[in-house]
Amino acid sequence: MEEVRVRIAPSPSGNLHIGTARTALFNYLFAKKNNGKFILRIEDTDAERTSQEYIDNIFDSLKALGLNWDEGPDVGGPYGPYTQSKRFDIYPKYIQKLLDAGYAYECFCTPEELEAEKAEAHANKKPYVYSRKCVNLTEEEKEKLRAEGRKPAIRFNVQKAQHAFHDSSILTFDDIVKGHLHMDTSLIGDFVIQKSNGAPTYNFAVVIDDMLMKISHVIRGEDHISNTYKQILIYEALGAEVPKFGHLGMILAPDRSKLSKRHGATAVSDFVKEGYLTEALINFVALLGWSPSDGQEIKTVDEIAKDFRINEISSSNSIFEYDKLKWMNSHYIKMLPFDELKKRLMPYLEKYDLSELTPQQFDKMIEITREPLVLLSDITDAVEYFFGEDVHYDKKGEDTVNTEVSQNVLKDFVPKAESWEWTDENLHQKLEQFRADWKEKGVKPKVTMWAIRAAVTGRTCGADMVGILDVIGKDKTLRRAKKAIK
RNA sequence: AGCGGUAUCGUCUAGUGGUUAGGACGGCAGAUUCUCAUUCUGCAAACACGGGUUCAAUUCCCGUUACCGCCGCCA
Repeated sequence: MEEVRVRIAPSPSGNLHIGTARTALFNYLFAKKNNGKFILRIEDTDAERTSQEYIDNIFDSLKALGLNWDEGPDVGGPYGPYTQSKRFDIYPKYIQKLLDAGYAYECFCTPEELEAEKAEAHANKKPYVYSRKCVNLTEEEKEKLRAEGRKPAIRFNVQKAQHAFHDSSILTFDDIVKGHLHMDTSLIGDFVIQKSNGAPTYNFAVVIDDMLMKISHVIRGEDHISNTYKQILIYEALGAEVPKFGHLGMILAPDRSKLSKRHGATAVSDFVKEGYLTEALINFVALLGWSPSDGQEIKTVDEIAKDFRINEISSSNSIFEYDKLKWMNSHYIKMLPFDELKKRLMPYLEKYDLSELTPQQFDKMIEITREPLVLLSDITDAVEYFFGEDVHYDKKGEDTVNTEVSQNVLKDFVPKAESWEWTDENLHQKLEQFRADWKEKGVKPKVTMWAIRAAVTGRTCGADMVGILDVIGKDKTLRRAKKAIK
């Protein structure tokens, strides 16, 4: 069997989209599973929309997700260059080949003429297909048009190619995820393969690049199905081997529309900024269409690769459920080794003066606050009360600290606490005793603790109370408690 | 409009010509805890509809509906 070579070919007109990441993942998995090569190619034929910033973002995001490529713009490879704009001198030769064989022709139609055709089709409620006005232009006519200053685009002669290689106008192929697919090519207009400015169009450049890079399987979103028929015809007209195709369902937002910023993050880098772990992101996105044979959903990319069978991917669209991603993220945060967690939390702690705490206190703070984290960024709010002298009350905290019972508890707490030895173990004991004492007076343990918690942290909920007191320290605890007493 | 694709709990999905249709997230309830959360236990929740084929259909076929996609000198 020939070598498996797959590619991801993002267009750098934006940051790496989570949907592109999933397509990249499935390509990567397929390559891994089959000992093949995973290739990155940047499709930047549209210079207007391309920027280096986006290219860097694509590189960084893919790397962060662990989707390392074997060949690409930065690492090179035997079939470079891997950036489309650097391949512009390659395409004309193949355009000429098609022209010579009669599978392509020059089209002098102006944008206005084309626009008129489209408008007419639209008015008649007919699907728009190019009129083929320019197929049979004579040399004289072409010369005349050229003399007028018109620059021709090159169109592909769909019907000529179809009939040269197939018995009817129906073109079929076996999609490795969707199965047998077919299309009546008489409904496909002669499409442009080279723009009048000389640049190749997407459908053409993709074929040439995939052909030259010896891509064996093209795995991409199902929005490309209609392009596939066009591309197959180009391969055939060029006498090239047609790769296998596989089309994945799309990722939809919860309202079934296209996933866009208004639903939340869409770029991998935005998810990361919001505090998602790339491990969770890639695991989550794998579960959109793929399911583990052992029912164990939490898996690394390598583990998934072992269990991956492309033909078992669900071919339907799937909705991007942020809730499940969040659950998975919290799961991955829980599994993170302590030092790694600390490292990843640092960016979200920048607003605080970390020198207020000793390294021991800092570690303890993280230990007692890590449990409820859903996003790494949740740490910012979770540790707020460890810093600064004064307490910042939230609504419930303020209400709680001002109740009569709280005030009484605090008036009892301050003098007692002053004599406490401020160690973790002792605090645990003392607080337990303190709760018990108040329970005898008819105050529920949680009410007792609420008073202290509210006075010291400004809130009614948060981390383990013993730990909080330990980290905040005796002096600050007492100062805050005293201040809370009216 | 045309063409193509898809259809199992709200969501991601497993699965089968005869199953109590399974799991996960979310939801609800309970237990634990100094609070929130975590954790644990339990509960509710699905085969889109209509025709066939068959002893039997969620499963196979056809149609309908719904949804998604495509119809660019964008990629």
